[in-house]
Amino acid sequence: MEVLNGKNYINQIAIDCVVFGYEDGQLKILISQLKYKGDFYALPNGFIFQEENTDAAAHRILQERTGLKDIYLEEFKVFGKADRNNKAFLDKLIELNYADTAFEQTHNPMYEWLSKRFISIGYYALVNIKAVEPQLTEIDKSLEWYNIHELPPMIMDGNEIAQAALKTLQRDIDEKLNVFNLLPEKFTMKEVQDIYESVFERAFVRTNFQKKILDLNVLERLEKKFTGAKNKAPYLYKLK
Amino acid sequence: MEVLNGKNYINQIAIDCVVFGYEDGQLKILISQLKYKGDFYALPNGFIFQEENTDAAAHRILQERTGLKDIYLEEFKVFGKADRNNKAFLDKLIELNYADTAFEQTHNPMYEWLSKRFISIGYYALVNIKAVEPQLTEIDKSLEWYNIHELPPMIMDGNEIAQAALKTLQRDIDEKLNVFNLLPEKFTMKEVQDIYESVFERAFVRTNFQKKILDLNVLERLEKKFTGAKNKAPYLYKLK
DNA sequence: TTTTTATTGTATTATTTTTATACAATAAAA
DNA sequence: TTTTATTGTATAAAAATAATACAATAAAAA
Repeated sequence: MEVLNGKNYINQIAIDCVVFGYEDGQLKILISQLKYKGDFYALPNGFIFQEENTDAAAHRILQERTGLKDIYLEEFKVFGKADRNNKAFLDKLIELNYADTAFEQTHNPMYEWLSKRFISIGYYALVNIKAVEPQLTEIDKSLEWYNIHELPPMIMDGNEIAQAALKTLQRDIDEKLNVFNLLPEKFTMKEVQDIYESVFERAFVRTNFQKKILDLNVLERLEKKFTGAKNKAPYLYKLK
Repeated sequence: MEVLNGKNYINQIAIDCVVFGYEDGQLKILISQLKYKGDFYALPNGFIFQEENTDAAAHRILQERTGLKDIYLEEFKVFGKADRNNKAFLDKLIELNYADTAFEQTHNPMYEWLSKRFISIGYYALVNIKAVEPQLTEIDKSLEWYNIHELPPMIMDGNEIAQAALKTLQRDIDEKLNVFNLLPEKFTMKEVQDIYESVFERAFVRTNFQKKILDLNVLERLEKKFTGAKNKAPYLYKLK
């Protein structure tokens, strides 16, 4: 039984999470920058305990990073290429950070564990960005939100995973009605539309979009939201 | 590195395949009955070699069982419950088949390997049933087609996997236009409709169904098919 | 106080898609 | 030649989607 930091994980399986949030009219995802020299960016990821459901592992990984317990999660795709491993990333990290310390790769159990071929299970999450308090792990320099259409180059196949998640969200959004997980309890119709426009990278006709969403019959209309703007105040809505 | 029959597989990961075929107006899937006492039924499954893409592993597993090289395959869901293992099945098999031979479970490497917690990657395949020549492995009594709506109880979560595959096919069929993989090169419109009706478990209005499929503009009309029935002969079609 | 500006909410019309219905064509047996 | 069961296509009805019009309104400016 292989071990990482004394934990009893399943070997060669990882979980990668694409956490979507919405802020300032933009759809964003959560990405960490590692604290090592070399500008390494990565999706929130982790491994699965021997006695843990894969879904539970994804929830645990995200709770550690976001502080949130009840996150909306969907498993969406397996990334299983034979050459999918951390070797290139680890070697570059070592070269840039431990060049002078004669880092022992060959018999380092951590290096051996991490550099194996990994199959990753991709999950996407939809969160209320305001409720998230990004938590740095011991290897993070930062954990921040990046516009889905302006992502930094990530280690491994992180960018490919993010794109696949977005594609899945496009497929799911109308069927699963899961947009509302990206919003606070009360929200305006414009906010819903902004998210749709980011997800599909196209504009929707406002009047028809409003009709479509209201005709779903899942929203309850609340009070108006006065922002101080010199125009008609929009209504707030919440999920029924 | 754990080993099964001398092969270098990744531990604790399996692939389960739901192979759809169409025959006699019915949608069917391929299921093996194991040659041991106890009526054990199972989906075609297997493991992933260390240096093999997961998709390639699924193709290999299915080529061994069907003889087909270029199978239409889609990865659709991960089955990852923590209690997902073969123990109950293996113990029952041993009880029914090796009760008198004092089977050594504790130090049997095969038993140890197989009885661990397994995460399975579910794939569904669409095949031309006529092109398949089911191949028995050394543990199969039979490998046969079962109507998707009349499946025998399978070991592990085989039935759950089959149902999830059907649900995915319902979601995919119009978007991916993959029905035609279930048919021979030339087919009639009624055959396409039969498949749709099995997949969705409901009837479609013949005239509108025909229009919908033809309007996809992916079919080429060929000669008529004379079956000897005393009615108008339908046209054959093939994919453009 | 009135006007102006930038929205928002709703209604209406136009268009497209989907569904229902009608009916002629036809292969082979009666 | 008639009958039967099915097929192919056309058309009408209904529903869903998209385009357009317009009144309502919050707050600043005149």
